[in-house]
Amino acid sequence: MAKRRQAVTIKHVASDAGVSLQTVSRVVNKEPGVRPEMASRVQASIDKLGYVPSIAAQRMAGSRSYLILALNDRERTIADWRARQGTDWLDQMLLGGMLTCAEHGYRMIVELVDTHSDHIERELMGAIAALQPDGVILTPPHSGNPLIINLLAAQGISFARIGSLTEGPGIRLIMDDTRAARIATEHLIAQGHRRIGFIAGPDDYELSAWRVDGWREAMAAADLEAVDLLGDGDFSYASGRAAAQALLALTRPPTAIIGGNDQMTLATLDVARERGMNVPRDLSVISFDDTPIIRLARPPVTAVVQPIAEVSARAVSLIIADLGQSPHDGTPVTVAAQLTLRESTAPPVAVENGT
Amino acid sequence: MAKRRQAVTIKHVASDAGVSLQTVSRVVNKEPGVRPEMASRVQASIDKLGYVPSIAAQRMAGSRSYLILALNDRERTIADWRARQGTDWLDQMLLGGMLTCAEHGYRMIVELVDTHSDHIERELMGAIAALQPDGVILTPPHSGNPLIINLLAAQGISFARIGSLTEGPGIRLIMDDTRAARIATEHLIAQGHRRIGFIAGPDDYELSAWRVDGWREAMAAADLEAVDLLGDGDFSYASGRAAAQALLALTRPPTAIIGGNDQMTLATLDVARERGMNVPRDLSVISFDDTPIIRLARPPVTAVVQPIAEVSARAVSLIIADLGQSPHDGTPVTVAAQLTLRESTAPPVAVENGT
DNA sequence: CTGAAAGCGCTAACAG
DNA sequence: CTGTTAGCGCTTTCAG
Repeated sequence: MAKRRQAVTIKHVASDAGVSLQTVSRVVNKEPGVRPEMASRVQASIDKLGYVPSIAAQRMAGSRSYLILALNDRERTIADWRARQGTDWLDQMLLGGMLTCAEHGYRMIVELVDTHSDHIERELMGAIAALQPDGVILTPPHSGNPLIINLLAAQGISFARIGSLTEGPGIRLIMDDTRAARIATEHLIAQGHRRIGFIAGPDDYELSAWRVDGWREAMAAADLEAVDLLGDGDFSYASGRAAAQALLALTRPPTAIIGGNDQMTLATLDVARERGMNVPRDLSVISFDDTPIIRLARPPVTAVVQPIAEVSARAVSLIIADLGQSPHDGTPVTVAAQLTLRESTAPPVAVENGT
Repeated sequence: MAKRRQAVTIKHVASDAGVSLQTVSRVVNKEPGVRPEMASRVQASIDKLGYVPSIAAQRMAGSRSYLILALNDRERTIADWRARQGTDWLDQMLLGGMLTCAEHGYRMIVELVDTHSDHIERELMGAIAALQPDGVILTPPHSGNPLIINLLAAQGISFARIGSLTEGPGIRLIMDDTRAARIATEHLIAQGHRRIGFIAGPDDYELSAWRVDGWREAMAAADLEAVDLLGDGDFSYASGRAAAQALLALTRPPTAIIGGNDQMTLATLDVARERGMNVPRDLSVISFDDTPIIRLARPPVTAVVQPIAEVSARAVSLIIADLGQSPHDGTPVTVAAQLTLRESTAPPVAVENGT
C-alpha cells in the first residue's frame, strides 16, 4: 500500500492564496481578525483545492479532535444485535447523535464497554488515549457509574450522562421516567383500573427506580394499594415471565400491568395468553419502551415512547456548546417522553375496589 | 476547558524503561529486531503506565490511522431509523464490523453519504481527508458506484465492496443472492407451486437483478413460465403494494410470491389480506430479508436470511489483511445466505398447470 | 540490534 | 491585522 499523505494541506492553500499558514488556519477556524478580502481569497483557494483539515493534525497541534465517543454497554448491545428483535436504542441514538455531530463538523464513534468489568478504567482510558475525543456520551448504566464519571472529569473531557441523576460532574439528561410512569398509570386509573401491577427493571439502571416511583405516586394519589403489585425483573424476557406469572397468580390479581421495558412487557403478553386471558379485555398492558416488537405485537401495545434520538441530539449540542463559550451549568435537562395509545389497554371488565 | 495533552506518551515509557523512543515504538508495533529481554522490559513499563498510542500521532507520522469507514446510503439509513420498523441492516453491520475491528485494534466509523448527490466526490474526499481511514467498506448502492470506487483506488485506500460484482478495484463480497433466490423458488416449486411471482427491487442495486436471475433460473429449470410474473418494485412498501396488486389481478395469478425485500413482502401480505386471501393457504409468501418485521408478521414469514454480520466481519478482516502482507487477489468472496422456513409457505390448494 | 534526527499537518504563542 | 517560531506524539529514515 502506497504511503498516503494528505493530498492537499494547509501549505498548499497558503501558497495558492499567497498568505501564511496562520492566516489559512484562522480562516478555517473562523477566528476573528482577518480582513474580509483576505478571508475570501483564502476561502476561494480552499474551495478550489478542496482542502479539508486533517483532524489528526488538528488534534496533534492541541486543538480539537472533532470526535465524540458514544459509550454503550457491551453485553447488552451485542445481545440486542444478536437477538435481532428490532431493539433500536442504539439506532435512535445514532439518528440523533450522528446527525447533530455532522451539523457541527463532528463525528460520533460508538464504543462498547463492559459494565461489570473490573478494568473499565483501563478500557476507557485506552479509548480516550487512542481517540482523544472532545466529548463522551454516557448511556445507562454507565451514566451513573462514579468511576467513569470521575475519570472523565479528571481528564477534563466534556461529557453527557443520559438517564442518570446521580450527583457529580457531567451534563445530565433525562426523559423524565417518573412522569412518564405516572402518566401511564393515570391513564389506566382513568380507565377504571384499580389493581395495576408494575414490573421493575434492575437496580443498576437508575431509571428503573424512577419508573417505579412514578407508578407509586400515581397509585398513592388515587388512594390505591400498590405494595403487593410490584414485580421484580431485570429487563430480560425470562424475568418478565416470572414477574407476570407471580402477579397474575395473586389472590386479587391486577387488571393491568405496566412492563418496565419491552421484553418484560412481551413476556407479560405471552403469560396472559397462556393463561387464557385476552388482552386488553382481561388484562391491560403498557410497555415502557416503544420498540418495533411492541408496535408489531398482537395486539399492538400502548407504550411510553422514549425520545432517544432527541436526547442524543441534545447531548451532542450541549457537549459542543460546553466545549466552547458556554460551559454547562449542571442543571439536568429533561426531554419529555410520551404515551402512545394502542390496542392493549381498555377498561377492566369488572371494576374491583382498591384496598 | 483545560488544554488536554496525552497523559502518558511514548516518551514516558521510554524514560521509564530506560530505552530510546524508537525501541518503544518497535515494541508497540511488534516489529522484529528487539531483544526479548528488552522487549519485555518495555512491555512492563507500558503496562505499568497504561500507555496507549495516540492514533492521531501515529497517523501523522505516516503510519496507520486504525480507522475503517463504513459508508452507507444517507437517505435510506435515516429513513429506516425514522420509520422505527426494526430494519437492522446497519446494526448487523456494526455487529460484524465493530467487533472484528476491535479484535485488530481498529475502530469503525459510520459515515452517511448521499447516493444521488452530484457532489459525492467532495463528500467522500472530505471524509477521507479529515479521518484518513485505512480502509473503507462500501454498501449498496455505493459499492457499485464507479465514481466512488475509482476515487478510493486512486487514493490507495483498501476497500471492500459489499453486494457488488461490477468489475473494478476493491475487495468484493456477495451473499450469493442468485443462489438464495433459486433456493427460495425451488422450495416453492417443491411444494407444488407452478405460478410463482417475484417482486424485484430497484436497478441501482445490483443485487436486485441477481435475485431476479435466481428466480428465473429456478423457474426455467422447472420449465415454468415466468415472464408475466415479475413485479416491479423499488424496495418501498408502496411499490410492493402496487406490484402485488398487479400480480394478484392477473387472469392466472401466482399462488406464491417472493418479495425482493422485507417492505415489499409486507405489502404483499397486506394486499393478500385485503383481497380476502389467507396466507399461506391461498398464497405462499417468502421474504428476501429477515428483519424483525418479517419475523413478527402474521403469519411469521419464511425468509432468506442475509448473513450481513458475517459479511461485514469478513470485509474488515480482508481489508486489514490487504493492508498488511497479503493483498487481496480480487476474487469475489461469497458468504451463503440461508432460507429460514416459517409459516407463510404451504402447498397450493389447487395445483395449476404451468404454461 | 539500538539510537538520533527529521518531519508529518496543524495551531498556540509570540512578534511585527 | 498578519507572519514567524516552536512544538504536539509518533514513525520514518539513517547512523552507530
